[in-house]
Amino acid sequence: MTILEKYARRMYWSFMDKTLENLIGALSVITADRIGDAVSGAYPRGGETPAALTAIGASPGLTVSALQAVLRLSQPGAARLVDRLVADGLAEKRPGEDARQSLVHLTPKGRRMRRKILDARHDAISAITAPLSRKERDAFAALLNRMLSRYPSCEMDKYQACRMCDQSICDPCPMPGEGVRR
Amino acid sequence: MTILEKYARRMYWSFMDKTLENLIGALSVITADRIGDAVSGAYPRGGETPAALTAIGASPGLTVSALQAVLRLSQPGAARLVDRLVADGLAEKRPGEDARQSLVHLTPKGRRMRRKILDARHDAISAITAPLSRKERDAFAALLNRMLSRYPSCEMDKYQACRMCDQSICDPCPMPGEGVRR
DNA sequence: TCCAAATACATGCATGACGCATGTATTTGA
DNA sequence: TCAAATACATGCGTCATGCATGTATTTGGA
Repeated sequence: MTILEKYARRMYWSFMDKTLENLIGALSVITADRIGDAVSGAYPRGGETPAALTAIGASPGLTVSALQAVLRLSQPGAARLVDRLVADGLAEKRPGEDARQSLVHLTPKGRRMRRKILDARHDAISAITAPLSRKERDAFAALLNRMLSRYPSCEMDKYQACRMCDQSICDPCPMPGEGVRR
Repeated sequence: MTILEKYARRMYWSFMDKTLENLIGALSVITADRIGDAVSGAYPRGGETPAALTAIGASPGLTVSALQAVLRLSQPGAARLVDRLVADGLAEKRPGEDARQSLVHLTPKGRRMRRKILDARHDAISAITAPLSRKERDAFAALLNRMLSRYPSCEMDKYQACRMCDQSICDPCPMPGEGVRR
């Protein structure tokens, strides 16, 4: 192998290697499958409905419009999603100062369901991370922190990315944006 | 802080820290959103239809039953999914030796669409990994390799996890199971 | 002060991607 | 030889969603 070939090879691997992206894609498939299975066992509704429950719990009094943006739904999609939560006895709409708005809060039953969902999510993911040692966990978390802290995003991206998070855990949330989420 | 408290604190962080799981969950949300956006831009069908295209391309001649297992669908779900691909001109069914089977192959148009989908997926994920340095990429890939290589799984889990992968890239696929996928 | 535009939410209607129950054709095994 | 198993197809319903549109409230000029 000539020097030039070695150089070309190094450049190839520096700029063209797609392994990491492929692995992250596979991880994403695995986590989505496992979280989906676990969460639908806790609450038998699909789509963004479980994420709505966790997001509302993290930000009580969210308007339907805000929820729409966080969940990446259309406005009617968000309105009907809230209808489902209310029908299931998990959320309630309260009038806002602005009489056009509905402020969405969880009921006690909704808070219990949110906790079930978050625990199911955690258990599903920790089944995947189980093979890692303490040191590997730390290294992994550090890399993820760095990656997410530099994720090009506006404030809403942060809410969207964390819509399914247990926000009592991350300290602080690495996603860029203004300080603590509420 | 007493020695006992310090010990308790260390044990707490050793065994109870859920940060990594939370971060992986957030990453999973971000990647799912971005991949979904990018892929539906390339091929406007949802659910497992794009993954079917990539999986069939990686394993030409898959039966509908095999596809059903790979995609985690019901048997009618897989049958109708193949109908959609055929209707879109992306796949064709060929008779198997066993006259009950249909062997699914991609058409040339289907192969082009698969490439579009895989490229869109890669671009979506690399927008997330962009902040990492070469060294961080390597470290991240090594951790993912280790984690996935120890992921408790049967052979089918591997097919499921990699159903959306560009299988020309991973060398070798870290998922446990018998050697090279086909 | 009044009214048009903007905003927040609701609703009729349609669609796409599923699952369940069931049907048909083929193969297998005792 | 024939009942059971296997592979796939189809009728029917459901769930989550989007688009178009309607209604109620607020706001910002003229």
